Amino acid sequence: MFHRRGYHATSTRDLGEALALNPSSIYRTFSDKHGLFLRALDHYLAGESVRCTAALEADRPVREALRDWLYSMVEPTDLPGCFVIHTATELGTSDPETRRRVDEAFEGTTAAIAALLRRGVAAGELPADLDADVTADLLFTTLTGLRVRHRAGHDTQRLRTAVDQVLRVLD
Amino acid sequence: MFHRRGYHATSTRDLGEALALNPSSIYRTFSDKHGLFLRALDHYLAGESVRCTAALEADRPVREALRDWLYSMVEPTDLPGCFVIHTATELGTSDPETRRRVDEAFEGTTAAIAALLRRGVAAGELPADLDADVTADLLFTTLTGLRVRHRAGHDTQRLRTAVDQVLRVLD
DNA sequence: CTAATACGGGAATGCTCGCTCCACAACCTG
DNA sequence: CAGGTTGTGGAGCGAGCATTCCCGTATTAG
Repeated sequence: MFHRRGYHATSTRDLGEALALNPSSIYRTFSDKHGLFLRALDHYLAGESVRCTAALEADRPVREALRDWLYSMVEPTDLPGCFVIHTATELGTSDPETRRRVDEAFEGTTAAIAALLRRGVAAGELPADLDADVTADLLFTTLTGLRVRHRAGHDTQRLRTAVDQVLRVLD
Repeated sequence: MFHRRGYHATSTRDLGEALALNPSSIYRTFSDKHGLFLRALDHYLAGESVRCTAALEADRPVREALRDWLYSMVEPTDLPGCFVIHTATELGTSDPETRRRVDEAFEGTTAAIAALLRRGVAAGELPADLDADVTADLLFTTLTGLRVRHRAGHDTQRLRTAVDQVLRVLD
């Protein structure tokens, strides 16, 4: 619910109904709304991290792995966009606990892409003079844009085309 | 305030204080909170549209115009990020009146970039086989990511590097 | 079996929300 | 100056917010 509607638009009553839990139980278990939000964010991050690792560390051609992973990010779904990005834009840099998680997630994803690119360079699949860090930073930036557009309801086919285009920087 | 804190986190009382206006005056003038929000969004869109037109239709080399415009998007400011993007992520596709404006803004920006690219191709500054629409779509996607990262407090120098990188697709 | 502990449910806390009512003042129009 | 219109200010409306209290019950430990 935090992912779909955002932090401020989600009330503790909504959460209670969805979890089939009474307010008192929620507060006993998660201390408060903010605590529950951080737990939800951590849960999301754990899942994304697993997906990301599985996709980018698989033993297959680097270009393919990257393309399919990016494609999977713009697949139609009933929960479009990225919870971390929504959090970053809604809460900005105001809440330190949230900010730490957002920063870590962004850094982690960029680092994972960079590692994949380095593997591609080492394997001779990518140009030897490719700057893995700078390129990863660009790919991450574009991915962020893709997920915002995904959230905004943009057509999957068009987003896939943007993926194809950005991957041309690997040539 | 809507830009900085988001729709739900901004109360009519906050708005009243900032505008030095009483609740009753606000409601008489803007009908309700949602109406005021739409007015604020329209005001922002008008300003951005002017900036965008000035930057992209100026009579100078296409690459330069594009680069400087993108650089200007990641300049340090006390109001980082893009109001439209924050709105798109916070309100998603749920509110039709908001959605229409967001869609128009996204389409308009993409079209402006495409027009600039076409000018570059026509002037021989860009490769003749460059697909203006597809490339504009990518540049817009990356710009969206840049502005999210700007909001998230990322370093301007790093964002500029991402700009430089993505502009390589013009070669 | 009993005592202690943990936990869920219902009701209610104080507060802030979006929003409205109404009386009054400022302002044009004649 | 009189009369109608327009906008302002203060007080307050019901509703919903995050949060807490308290009590009954299930669970566990000795």
